Amino acid sequence: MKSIAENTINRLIVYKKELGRLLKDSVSNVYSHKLAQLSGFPSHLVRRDLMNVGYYGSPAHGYKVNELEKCISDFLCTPDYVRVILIGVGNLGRAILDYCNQQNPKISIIAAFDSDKNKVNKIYHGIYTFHIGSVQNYIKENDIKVAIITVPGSEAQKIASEIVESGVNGIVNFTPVRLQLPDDVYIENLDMMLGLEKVVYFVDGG
Amino acid sequence: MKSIAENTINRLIVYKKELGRLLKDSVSNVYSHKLAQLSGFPSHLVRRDLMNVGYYGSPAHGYKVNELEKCISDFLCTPDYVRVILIGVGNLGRAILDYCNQQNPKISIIAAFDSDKNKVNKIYHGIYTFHIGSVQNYIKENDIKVAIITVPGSEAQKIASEIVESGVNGIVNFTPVRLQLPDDVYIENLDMMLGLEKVVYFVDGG
DNA sequence: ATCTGTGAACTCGTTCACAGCT
DNA sequence: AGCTGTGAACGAGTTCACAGAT
Repeated sequence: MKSIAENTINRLIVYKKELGRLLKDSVSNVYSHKLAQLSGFPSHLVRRDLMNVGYYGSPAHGYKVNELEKCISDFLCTPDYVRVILIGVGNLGRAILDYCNQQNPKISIIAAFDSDKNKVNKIYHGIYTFHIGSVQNYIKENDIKVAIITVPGSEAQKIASEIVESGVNGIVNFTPVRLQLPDDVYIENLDMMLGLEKVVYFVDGG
Repeated sequence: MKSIAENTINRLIVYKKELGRLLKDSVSNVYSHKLAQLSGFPSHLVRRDLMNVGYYGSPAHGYKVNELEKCISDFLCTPDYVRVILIGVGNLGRAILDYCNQQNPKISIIAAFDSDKNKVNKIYHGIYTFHIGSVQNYIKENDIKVAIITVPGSEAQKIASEIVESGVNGIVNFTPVRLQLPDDVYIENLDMMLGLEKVVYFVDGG
């Protein structure tokens, strides 16, 4: 495991996104202060983070946008194309199918799964939906490593255990359940209610 | 501002949720190890966190589930009823309307807003949708402090500025845009793509 | 003059280890 | 024996401040 802090990774992903935006606007150079303003982090953190990825700018012109974007992408090891599956084609699942296809072209949701007969064999936002019963074979045959779980909480643990058993070792968990899985499985919990509660806390306290 | 770390708040919210689940199952006492296992954090962190909120258990019986749940809720200052609005009734917005209504009864989305004439005056998952043009008045008249933004990225900054001007000081931002707002506005960025990219990174690197 | 790069200091969250209690 | 509570040690992330470069 790389010895880079999780927070650093978060910021790098944000930088990458902002750099992509600058690229679109044909901006060729950027200073740490500008990148800091765009991403919302202090400029000295930006410089420190870029030290970590090993990219060096010049005092005169700052950083070259295209080179830096490439460098961060490489650092994040984003391969050319990562294939991800989504499990649970409810409201949230469909929203994510829609959302993700508009974003990062290097990460694609290539299949969806659900237990509802009415959804199986249908296409949502361009993604084919299979029956949940076939998910384990699908993972093995296609060597899937990352899955998004948007099933009801009551089913989350069972499905998570199954897909991990089949080879998945990275999960984006949108359910409110804390999944019990082996330590070598990376879990990103994105419980939306938790985010909302946090905001309520900090607004209240401020 | 309270001098409690953001991570601690995150964990407390998770504890609270797990305690609520234990309450439903009529479990009356819980040890730090058990709570640790359920929430996925080490037990000594659990104990340290509970020190922060000022709740004390007994070596013999651990913590009383109902008391501890109450204590954490009080600490998080969750008032009886927090009213939140949602802006942008697209796929994601509707999914959140659906999702949140099933969860925490103390935090309610009481209104939705959209610019699409076809959505205005409609009810989604029990929430009435108003035209975006009326959002500023609505915030002032109902003293809204927290908003969820699920509009397209291109509109996010404009709307965020408007609602902050009207009195909102806490935002759950589901768009990929980094909002530029005064420092006293608390922003929780929940860009789903970022979560996915993080998982891809850690899976790849592991 | 202004920006980058970085050693060093510092802060603070986490972990350790053990005393105290039942 | 096994739990909680906590002072103390630890360590990692962040900030500071300035040397170096253009």
